[in-house]
Parts: sequence; structure tokens; C-alpha cells
Amino acid sequence: MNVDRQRYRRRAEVLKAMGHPSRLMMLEALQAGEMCVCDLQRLVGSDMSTISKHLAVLRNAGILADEKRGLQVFYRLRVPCVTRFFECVEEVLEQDQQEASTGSRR
Amino acid sequence: MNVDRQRYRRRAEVLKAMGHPSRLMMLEALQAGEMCVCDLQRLVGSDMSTISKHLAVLRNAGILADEKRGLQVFYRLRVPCVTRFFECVEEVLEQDQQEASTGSRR
DNA sequence: AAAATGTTTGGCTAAATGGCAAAATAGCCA
DNA sequence: TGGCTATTTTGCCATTTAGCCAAACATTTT
Repeated sequence: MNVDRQRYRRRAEVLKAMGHPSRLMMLEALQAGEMCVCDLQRLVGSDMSTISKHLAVLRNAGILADEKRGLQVFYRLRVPCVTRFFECVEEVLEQDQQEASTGSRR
Repeated sequence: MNVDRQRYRRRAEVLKAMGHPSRLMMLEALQAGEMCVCDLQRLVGSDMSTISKHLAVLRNAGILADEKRGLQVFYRLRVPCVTRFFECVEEVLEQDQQEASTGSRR
């Protein structure tokens, strides 16, 4: 059963990597195509070192690929299914909205 | 643009809630139907209080609903799309595997 | 060499995690 | 009712992890 533990750990790593507002913002932007770190930095607005670290988290989780061309490093999605991820999350939030306006959560 | 920040925060909350091995294990088990806390405790093997806290995280994120019947509290998925989530994560991990055996991650 | 673009490291604060003990809740039974 | 048991949740504490800023470092371009 220890193999399973390992699998859950890996899966959780992917989800945890996505579970941060700035990282989500970058992932969504990258759906349109690759971007350099400088673009993402302008998008999110945090310190460059912070952005770089967030990108490293996503890279280590296997969600992003990086490629250096000249001075810049470009990041792109390695996985096509991220969009579906977002749809699912929206489902959660919408259901939350509905039940908040009608009744309780049971 | 502050509304967007809020949206990203809420989305991230859902993903972060799912991003823990024990919580993933419980979510997967709950796909088959509702379970009481005691079942989930046996499944995961952690201390009862720890399980209860993990369940609270998932409940607060809007992923689970709880209902007390008699002595026991039953938890169930509030969202149908969790299965798709897992499929997506698997895609990530498989692609990882493939590229690990062939070449680098670019 | 100087400038531009990222990454790494150190230090600091905040948040997450896990376990134990105590409290809350519900059922049972004399 | 009063007490006893079973099931969860809460509070509290210690430990670990995440996040951020600033400074130092590395690489490529000019």
C-alpha cells in the first residue's frame, strides 16, 4: 500500500502547485500560449524573485516547461487539461453560490 | 481588477484544499458514495482529530457536505467533477513518466 | 565592461499540519 | 432523569512548510 501513498503524494503535489492565486493567474494566461517571465511578472505584479519561485513550483510539479532563448526564459503549459481543471473549479464555486442564495449546504 | 483577484483567491482555495495526500485519498473514496468519519479514519489511518480537520478543510472549500445521523457524521461529495480532476492529474503524471524515460522536459 | 533578465540564497513572518486532551453531541439503559 | 458510552469536533501546542523581500549570483546581449 506504500506505492499508493506515493501516488497520492505526487497527485497532491500537482494540485498544491496550482493552489495559489498568482500561480493560477499565470496558468490561465499561459493557456493562450507561451510567455516570458517578464510578461508574467507584469501580469501578476509581484517581485521578480517571487514570480521566479512560483514558476519553479509549477515546473517541478511537471505542469510547466521552460526554455531559455537569448536573455529571456519562456514558459509554456505541458498539459492540455488545465482548462478542464478550471471548469471543474467553477462548478464548485457556482454550486456554492446557488446554495448560498437558496438554503444551506447539505 | 480587484474582483479578479478575489476570483483567483477562491479558485486557489479549492485547489489547495485538494492538494494534500490524505484529503485526496478521502475524496477518491467518496466518489463511491458517502462515508462516515470513522470509515475515513480507518482508510487513512491518521488520528481522528487530524481526519476531522482535513474534512473541515474540504467542507469549507465547498467540496464536501456533511450530515449528522445518529452518532455518526457522514460526508459526501458536493461536486460531480472531481473524477475529471483526477483524470487530468493523471495526464500530467503520465506525460511526466514518458518524458522521463525518453528525454528532457522541454 | 555595462545592462538586461532570471535564479538562488538568507532571513523573517505567516500558515499548515499533526497529535493529545478536553469538550460537545447523540444514543442507550437502568 | 441521570449516568455511561460512542463519535466527532475544538483548543492548544510543537513542528514543518510556504511566501515574500532583498541581496548576491549567473548568463546573455550590446
